[in-house]
Amino acid sequence: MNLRDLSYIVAVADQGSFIKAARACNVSQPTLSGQIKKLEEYLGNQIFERSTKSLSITKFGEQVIEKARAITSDADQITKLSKENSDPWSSPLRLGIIPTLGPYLIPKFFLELKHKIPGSKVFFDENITENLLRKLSSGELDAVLLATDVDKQKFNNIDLFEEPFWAAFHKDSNLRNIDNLKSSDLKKERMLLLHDGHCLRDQALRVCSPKDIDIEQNLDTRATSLETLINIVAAGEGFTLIPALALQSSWTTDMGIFVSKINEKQASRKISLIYRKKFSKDKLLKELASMIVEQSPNTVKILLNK
Amino acid sequence: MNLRDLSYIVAVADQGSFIKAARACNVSQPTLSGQIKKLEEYLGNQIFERSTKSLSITKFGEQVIEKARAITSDADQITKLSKENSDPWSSPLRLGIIPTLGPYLIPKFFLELKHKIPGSKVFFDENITENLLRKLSSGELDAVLLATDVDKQKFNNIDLFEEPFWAAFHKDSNLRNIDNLKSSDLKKERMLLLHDGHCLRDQALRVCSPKDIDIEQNLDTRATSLETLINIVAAGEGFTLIPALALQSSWTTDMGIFVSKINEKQASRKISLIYRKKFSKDKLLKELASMIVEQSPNTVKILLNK
DNA sequence: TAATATATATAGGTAATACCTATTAATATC
DNA sequence: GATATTAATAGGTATTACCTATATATATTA
Repeated sequence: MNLRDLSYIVAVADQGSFIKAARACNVSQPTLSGQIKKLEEYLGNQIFERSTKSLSITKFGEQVIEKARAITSDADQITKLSKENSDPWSSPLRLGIIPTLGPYLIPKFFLELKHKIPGSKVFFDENITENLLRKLSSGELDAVLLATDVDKQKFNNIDLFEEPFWAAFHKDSNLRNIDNLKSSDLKKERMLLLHDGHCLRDQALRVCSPKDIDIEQNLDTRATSLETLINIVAAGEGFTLIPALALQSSWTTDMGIFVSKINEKQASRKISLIYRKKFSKDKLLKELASMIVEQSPNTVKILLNK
Repeated sequence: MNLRDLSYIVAVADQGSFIKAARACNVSQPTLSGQIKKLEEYLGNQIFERSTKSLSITKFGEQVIEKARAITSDADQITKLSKENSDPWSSPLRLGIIPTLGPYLIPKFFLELKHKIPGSKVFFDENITENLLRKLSSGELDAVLLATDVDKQKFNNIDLFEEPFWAAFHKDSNLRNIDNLKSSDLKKERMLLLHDGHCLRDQALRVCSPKDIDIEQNLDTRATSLETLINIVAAGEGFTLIPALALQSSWTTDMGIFVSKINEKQASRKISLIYRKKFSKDKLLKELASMIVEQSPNTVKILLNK
């Protein structure tokens, strides 16, 4: 059986004639007759009763043609789907992003994307790195924005920018008196951390030399979001590291919190766009990447300009 | 596009691997890979993202595979239909029959048919000759039982039997006194006829030499059925011709009607089974024909035994 | 009755292609 | 480092869908 042959019998049913059907199918009449004959032999039953005078459809033929119509219609829809999909934005881009980045980065490029590419749609998935990479591998996501290096044999990555860490502490903290804050200055203070799984937790520990800190003492204050961490800091308990994009001026004006950039090269994290090596819409991702960099504040536009 | 290729991508989606899908489709892996690649090129979009390590389905691929499943399923159903249809009785035989024959002939073979061929089904259409032939030509009916000769170039026919005509008249009629009734004896009497279109009307007129009868005088008594004709005869008004199979003994016992066979060769009609020359289930009709003859009373089994 | 027109079937040749085996390439596992 | 697994590539072959030309059968017209 064959899609072409099925379209032939549908054409004969529609046109009521082999010759007219052949014209409609852009083939010669002998070709159409031959193929239909072959199909009938394959199926072991007549579809049409034909003579030079008249043409009629057998009961069996009616049933077959009904199915053939469904099949050719579905096949047409596949063709239609492929045409629609030739626009890379025809289906939404499924973009994963870590929770310590999403709320602050998305607003910076989302409106501009909508404006520059009116048909664009993005579905965001805010999740921790491990989950995002799993979904990326399985094809559930098209790309992810991470602050973690990944296996370059498995994934492609576009590095976007380097995001510095700032220390956030209460106005009454000892840290307020230190100019040109260094990570070593933080070792004496109690650091507030996010839950396991958040990459920011690991990054913060790396900056502040885990050996010098009693991680266990922080067990009771593992937070689920930067907002929570800041609220604890505002209550006068310890300090925390905040990535640059998350900083809010209202913290100082309304909450009695002071922030200070840590002037060390390693006190930052690299934000990258990660996707599967064989992802077919990689061109689209490159456009998205430059748009994100373009729309990001100068404070983080380090990496791409180097 | 191609049914085979669509079954290939469904197999890959089901098996999660090109090699396993190739095995499931009974083709080599290069063949399957090549065909899918060609399909993707034809559609202009990737269906799968593949590497030696992993295999995933694109969003576009998911949509295509959904349609491909519908298509392959419908194609399987066509195959199933053709298997079912290899039994010629899988769909009912659509049999037309004239109203002056149907009520009397059908009961004679219907039960025997059901008994000999348990799966057999017949849809009857009781209608006048003209309508039956139209429906036969269009394919709406598979075969018709007629008492009229048809164009042998257009249709095949199996002659079944010769059905004699009997005269039916009131017990007080002059005809009662005539032994060995002849058609010439009837010419003086008023003949009751069916409506136009009923072949029995024309046959009766032919037997009784239309020239000698004032047809117009019968205009007000055109009946729609033999039952009606008999009821008028019972009321003492004229006579009518009745085909042998329609005769009921109760007419004499309960209704005061006498019947008498007209002993002339031309006072009969030939009953034939008619079907389109290219009708595919002609073998089935030949079986049906011999069964009808077998189950018919000896009084009409003239033609086939000669 | 012959001539013309129309519809389907048949015959024979050709170009396209689906298929195979053998091999390569890349990655994972032992 | 050797072996196994998976997909892609290369090249050759047998199949087949297609064409044109022609035959056959019927209907219409001169």
